[in-house]
This record gives sequence, C-alpha cells and structure tokens, in this order.
Amino acid sequence: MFKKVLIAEDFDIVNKGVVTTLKELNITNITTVKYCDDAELRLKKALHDAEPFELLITDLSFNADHRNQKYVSGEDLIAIAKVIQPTLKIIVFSVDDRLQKVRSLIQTYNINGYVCKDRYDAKELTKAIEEVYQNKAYLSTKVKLALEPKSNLEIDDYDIDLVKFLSKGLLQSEISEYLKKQKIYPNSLSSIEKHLNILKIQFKAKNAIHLVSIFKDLGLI
Amino acid sequence: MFKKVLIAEDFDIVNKGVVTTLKELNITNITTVKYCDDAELRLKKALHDAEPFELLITDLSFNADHRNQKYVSGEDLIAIAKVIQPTLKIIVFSVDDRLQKVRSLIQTYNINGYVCKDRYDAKELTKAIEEVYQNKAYLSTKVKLALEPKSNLEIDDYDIDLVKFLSKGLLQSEISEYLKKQKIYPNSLSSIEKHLNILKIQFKAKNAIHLVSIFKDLGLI
DNA sequence: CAATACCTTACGGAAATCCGTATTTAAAGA
DNA sequence: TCTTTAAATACGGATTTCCGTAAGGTATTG
Repeated sequence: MFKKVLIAEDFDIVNKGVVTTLKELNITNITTVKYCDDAELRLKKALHDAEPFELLITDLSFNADHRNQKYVSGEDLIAIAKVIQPTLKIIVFSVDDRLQKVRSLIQTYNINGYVCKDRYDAKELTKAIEEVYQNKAYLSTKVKLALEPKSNLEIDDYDIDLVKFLSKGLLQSEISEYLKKQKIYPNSLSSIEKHLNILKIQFKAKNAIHLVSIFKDLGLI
Repeated sequence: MFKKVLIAEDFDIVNKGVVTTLKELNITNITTVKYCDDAELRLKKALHDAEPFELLITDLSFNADHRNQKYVSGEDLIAIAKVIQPTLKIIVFSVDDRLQKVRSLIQTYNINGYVCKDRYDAKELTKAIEEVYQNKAYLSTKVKLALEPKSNLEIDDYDIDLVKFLSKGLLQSEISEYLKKQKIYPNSLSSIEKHLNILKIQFKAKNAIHLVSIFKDLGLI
C-alpha cells in the first residue's frame, strides 16, 4: 500500500474524514494542507529530501480567504504537481460531478482517480486508493460515464460560461465583444443567442432570467 | 460534556470528520445517519427507550437519491425534531453562510448553534459543542452578523416576491397580471418596473438577470 | 467528389426591458 | 380643508432580447 500521501483540501472536517479513511488502510505517513500553495511546497520539499509523496488526494475548489495564493484551484495544483513530479499518482476528491470536468482532467493531466464527494464517498475513496495503488484507474460510479462517448444532454464549459456571464449582468452583445477579444469561438451575437436558446429548451427555462436561476439552483454556476 | 449525540449528514467523509472531532471531545455514544428520515426514527426510538439524544448536529442540504424520503432537507428534520423532542439541542453544520438563512433558523426553530463548513470548521464545531453544552448559543464568525439588527439595506417581502417571480421566469407583465388577480398593490406594470429599478440601484445590479443572481447569492430567494 | 448534416453567422421583425417624464392617487400634516 | 409629499400609474422612446429564416463554412460519409 502507499506509504506517503499528501491531502489538499480546504475544509477541516473533510480533511479529518480523509485522514481517518487513510488510517483505516494502514497509511500512516499523511500530510494535510489547506492551501494549494502549501501543497506545492510540500511536494518540492519531499522530492528534494528524496522522500517523495506517492499519492496526492486533492479537492478541486478551494475557498479564497485572506491568504493570497498563487494556485487557487485543485486544477492549478494538479498542473504544477505534474511538472514537479510527473510520476505522482493523483486522485481528485470533489463534489463536482460534471462529466465534462472529469473527462478534461483525465485527458489533460492523466489523473489516476476521480471520487465524488457523496453519500458513499468513504467507501469509494478507499476503493480508489487500492485500485490506483495497483496502477489501475478509478472513477466514482457517478462519473463512470465520463469515459463513454458524450451524451447529448451534457453542457460544456462554453455554455456554462455564457450563463455565468449573463448572471454577472453582461448583455449578450457585451459577451460577444468579450469573446471576440479573447478569440474564443463562436462569438457572434447570433451564435450566443442560439446557444442560449438551446439551453433554454434543454432546461425548460422560460427566458434568460429563468435559465440563470435554474443554473444557480443546479450549482452549475 | 454531552453523552449521546446524533449526526445527520449525507456525505460519508464529513460524517467521519465530525465523528473524529466528537471523539476528541470524549463523546463516545455517537450515531450517524445519512438520511433525515433515519434521523427521525432514531430520535423517536431513543426517546421511547428513555435514552434520548442530547444533541443533534445536522447538515442542511441532503442529496436526493433512489431512496424516497419524507424529509428532504435539514430544515425539515429540525422542524420534526423539535416536535418529537422540544428540549433537544441542535447545531446546524452547513456550507450555507447566508445570514438570512441563519436568522430564520434561529427565529423559527430556536437552534442552538450554526457552524459553517469552512477551512477552520473543526475548531468551530468543537467550540460550538462546548458552548451549546453550557446552554450558550454559538454562531460561526462567518455568520455572527445574523443576530445584528437588520440593516436598512434589507428589503421587504413585496420586493423579494417580485424578484422571486422573475427568477421563476415570469414576465413583468405576467407578474402584474398575477398581482391584480391576487388584489395585491401596487400591481401596475409601471410600478413593478419602478420597484425593480430601485432594487437594481440598491444592489448595484446591471439588469434584471444580475439582480436575480445577486438575490440568489445572498439567499434572499 | 458530391450529398449531408451540423455549426456559425447574418438579418429583420416582434416582444420585452429599460428609463425618463408626466399625471393621478393616496397619505400626512398644518 | 387645504397643502405638501410620496407613492402609484401612465406613456413614449431607446435598447435589448427573442425568434424565425437564410446564407456560408466545415466536417463526415458513402
């Protein structure tokens, strides 16, 4: 079993829960950090001391607070971790169950496991650690479909961003301007209208306000 | 210290974290449930066996799954718990940090503590348990302001309803129609526009979508 | 390579909103 | 009762969204 594990998770209580779960697996050398920046330091130091971590378990979202941080998300952390120590095994542990997100993490960073925070997450986390230790990949049942071909019900980040812009009060014309500046396509007003319209149909929203409201309720934005 | 505690929390890992925290307080008689309905049964049984729980620590939101539930939220659970056992101490443990929510829980159910899931939540939860044991109330620093007198920024129910209607996708003209049917005044389209406009200025919202978004973030709707 | 399917973009008219101004109504005070 | 003040309503024009149609571009497939 893994000997040395790093946990990056901002909530105290979740940290405790993960530690308890690891101890049940007889893993004793456990380090926990509440900030991604701390995780980077720990990874570097361990490597420098020739006692590298074997596994990183990380959350995706970290609440911002008074401490100014270089890396603000689990994704940032994963990116830098893979640079520091390419062989490091990584399991993501997050409430986020969007297939799109999972898929992109697998494709971009080649993460080894993805466990959703959920009713039976302790069991799944345990299983994930065991599987990853045996060089297998592990995905929570909730996101197993991530590797399947895309379903047409899925919303991609582009569409989520559109709704997010709306929720911040931008006009559709302003969104178009912004996307053009960022060279993100499609960016015509017409396309934005169309995408939003499709979303409205998919989510049975009566209008843009309703759509934003639904997205907020679903936690998509 | 409390002898017998019930924890209602759907996520495994958080459950483990809370249990670990309680054990550090030398509380040994701990029951955890993942569904509100189970919590109700446990409370009733304990009372019937003349070994009632002294403290309930409950989350507010519970993910829905295949199991059909009578009580779907922590608030539902608190309501029924207070009926079953009015003397039960209750601490809410939630990520929700909306003052409006906290205030309403205190006023409606007279809960004893409210701890926000956050970076230092284990410490706060510990503190909350100790304080509540001494018959004091405890609120996380994040939501301490909930008990302060209402600021003049707070808005009346009429205005909140307007924004709520918007969030459900009603047109301003439809809202006007509805209010006329209900004989609620003011109900002219013009007045509705004006009220919404004042709200937009108060909350620095760029447009109606933004306003709804802000209201949702503040937990006003 | 042609047929097709799909996506982006463009355009125009209808509907809804935003916003300023003016008028009416209701409440409050002298 | 008469003024004063504030709120509710009415109205019009500008802006934005909504929605259908159509043209152009690109990738897929037989």
